[in-house]
Amino acid sequence: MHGELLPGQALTLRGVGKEYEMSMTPVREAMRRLVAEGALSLSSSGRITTPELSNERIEELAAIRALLEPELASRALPRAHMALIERLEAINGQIDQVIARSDAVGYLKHNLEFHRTLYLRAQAPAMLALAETVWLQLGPTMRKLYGRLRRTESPRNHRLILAALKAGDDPGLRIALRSDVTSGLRMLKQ
Amino acid sequence: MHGELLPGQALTLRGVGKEYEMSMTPVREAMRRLVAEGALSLSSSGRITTPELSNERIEELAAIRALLEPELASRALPRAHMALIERLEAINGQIDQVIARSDAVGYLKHNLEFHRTLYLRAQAPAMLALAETVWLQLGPTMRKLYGRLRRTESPRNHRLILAALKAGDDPGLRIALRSDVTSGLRMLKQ
DNA sequence: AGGCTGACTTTGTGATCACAAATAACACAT
DNA sequence: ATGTGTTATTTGTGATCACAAAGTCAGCCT
Repeated sequence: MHGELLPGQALTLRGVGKEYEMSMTPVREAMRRLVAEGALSLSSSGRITTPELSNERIEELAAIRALLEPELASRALPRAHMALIERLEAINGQIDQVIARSDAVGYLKHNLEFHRTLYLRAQAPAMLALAETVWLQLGPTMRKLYGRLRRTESPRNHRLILAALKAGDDPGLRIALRSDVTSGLRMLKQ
Repeated sequence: MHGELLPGQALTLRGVGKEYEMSMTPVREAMRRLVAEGALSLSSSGRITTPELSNERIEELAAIRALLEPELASRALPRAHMALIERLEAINGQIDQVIARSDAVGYLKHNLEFHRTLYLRAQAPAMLALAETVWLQLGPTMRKLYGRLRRTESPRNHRLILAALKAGDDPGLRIALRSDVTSGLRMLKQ
């Protein structure tokens, strides 16, 4: 999810087991789970790698984000008090820092933390779980694309989100989210 | 997904293994996967049961269906030729039959087949996978609620869907889907 | 009759093993 | 140097086992 792995990277049961000092069995269960969620892909011969997404698939996942996340934000809006907005602003500050040192993993981590912090207020755990499934699928690809994204854009969208939250502006919030979610992924087409 | 199991039903690794004539290991992997998808729930002590959904959770899952499925139908619309519509009408006929003999599992099975057949045309596998995840979570609960739903309603919504498909009416299609998806689940509130 | 304590059973967990398939490495011939 | 056939290694799969925790049930006491 945080882009620690690049697309197409191979993982082995024994290798991951050794890394985390456990036997193959729990690793297998975890990997099966991640494969089921689309976070890892299973080749026809059973080998496990991080997914290499086609452009169509990336666009589809972006469309799903554009469907789910404005809804989550909209449901969080009535419960978003000042304390939450301040937390989001703090996270945004951290995003500025990781951008300054062009830390891809840090960027993805804090960016998702921003979104998750907001969506947790929506009181919609199933919907949030679906969104996280999508993030998981996009992780390696976003890491690969990180170099390509213009880094000044994202904080601007986040500021629009915060402004809409403060104003209680539901339509504006939905638009800001759709834009934030879509803008990053639109880069790849070029 | 088809409501063969009722909510709260316990499943054991050894039991399912014996039923399908395999050892615990592959059963464990399958169950882990289903737990990850929300289709089964894992108690704090590790026991596995079908989920017993709260009313809030049911409403949330219905809201997700109402978000995803109109989108899937809308994407399928431009590719929905007469052959597809005839297949959907045939499935609808089967639904009438299972309703006549009040066969809950058959109803759920054919109803989902109707939806899946339409959505397959959307060429959006990730979105369809999310929808199926939601169906999986709702399966046992829908079975339990089956007795409560009025059975004449669903075919009517399906006919509205077919009419919108024939007319190429995208807004009408989306509304028909939202209504079909929501109407069944609204019963429980009473 | 109801609640509690004890023993017994069931259950999931993590580890290890044998096996077969697939991949990688290597040597050889052209 | 490149393609090819063979060997060696890696890898996932399914099975089985020991163990600890949780659940179940019987019997007893109040």
